[in-house]
Amino acid sequence: MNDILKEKRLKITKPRKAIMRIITEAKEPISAEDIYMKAVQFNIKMNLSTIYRNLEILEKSEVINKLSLEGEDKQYYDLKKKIHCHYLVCLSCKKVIPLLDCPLEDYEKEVENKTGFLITGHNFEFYGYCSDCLKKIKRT
Amino acid sequence: MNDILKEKRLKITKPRKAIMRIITEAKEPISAEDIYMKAVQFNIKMNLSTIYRNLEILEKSEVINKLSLEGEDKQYYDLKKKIHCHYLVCLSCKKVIPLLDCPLEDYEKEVENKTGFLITGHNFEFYGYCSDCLKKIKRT
DNA sequence: GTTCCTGCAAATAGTTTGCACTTCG
DNA sequence: CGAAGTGCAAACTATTTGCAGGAAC
Repeated sequence: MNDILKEKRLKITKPRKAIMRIITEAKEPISAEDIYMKAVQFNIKMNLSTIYRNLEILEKSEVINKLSLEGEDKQYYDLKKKIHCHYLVCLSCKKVIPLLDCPLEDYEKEVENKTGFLITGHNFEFYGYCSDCLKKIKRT
Repeated sequence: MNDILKEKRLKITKPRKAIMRIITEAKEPISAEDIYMKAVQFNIKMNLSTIYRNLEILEKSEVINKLSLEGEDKQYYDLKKKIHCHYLVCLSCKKVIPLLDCPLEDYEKEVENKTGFLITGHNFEFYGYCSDCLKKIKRT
């Protein structure tokens, strides 16, 4: 973890280390607020502006991704992984389930060729209702 | 236009008609603020809260879509069209170019079968740099 | 004449910024 | 020591809400 920060020439500070750890350990994309609350659980109290500033730095350093999830006004963040994947978002319980593959790679090249646009990335997720919530809905 | 509102049993008011017209005529997804400013151009001055309330109603009535575009904190809206499509978003000039097809339909069914998730929709766009901006960048 | 809709003002959520102080390397 | 990072308070942007008056049907 510290290695990543060193590599990017970022100072290793307590808040920054905590933010890195929390994002790394998160199983799903999380918000600035989520990070704040997780940090409090670890008895680390840092200012929200510190979190936002670090998220911006980490995004610019290409350590994390900033995501806009459907139906949410706030921004979410996750570790930029070696494994590129997408998510299923449950509109009811807000659970986020990762999918293992990405169906867009060939299509991306095709679109680049057709349009002359340089595609640097994509944003994609499915939304709907997870099987647990479907069961609950049927019951009522 | 009024037909859609009647069909959804929504009262036909001046602000609502203007909002419908502006979204219908827009070539790309637009924000609440965009609607406000377009309305001023038509000499119709309405309150932003009226716009937000109507956008919410129109979304719930399935007349329009609410979109989270990459790199934007605010929400965008477009008409729910017969023709489902996606967009190329230019990170430099913010231009939004529609693509004509959607590569996700088969994949969606596959994921539903595999996961038991009920997928009600998806969110997808490519981002990068349009050919005009690429030219400008190369020059400098 | 109700019901739905609107404007206005105030509140809220998420995020950003200026500044003085602190910490890392 | 100097650059980079932090906390705090205040500002800012996007959006929501309560309420009282007004328009549509």
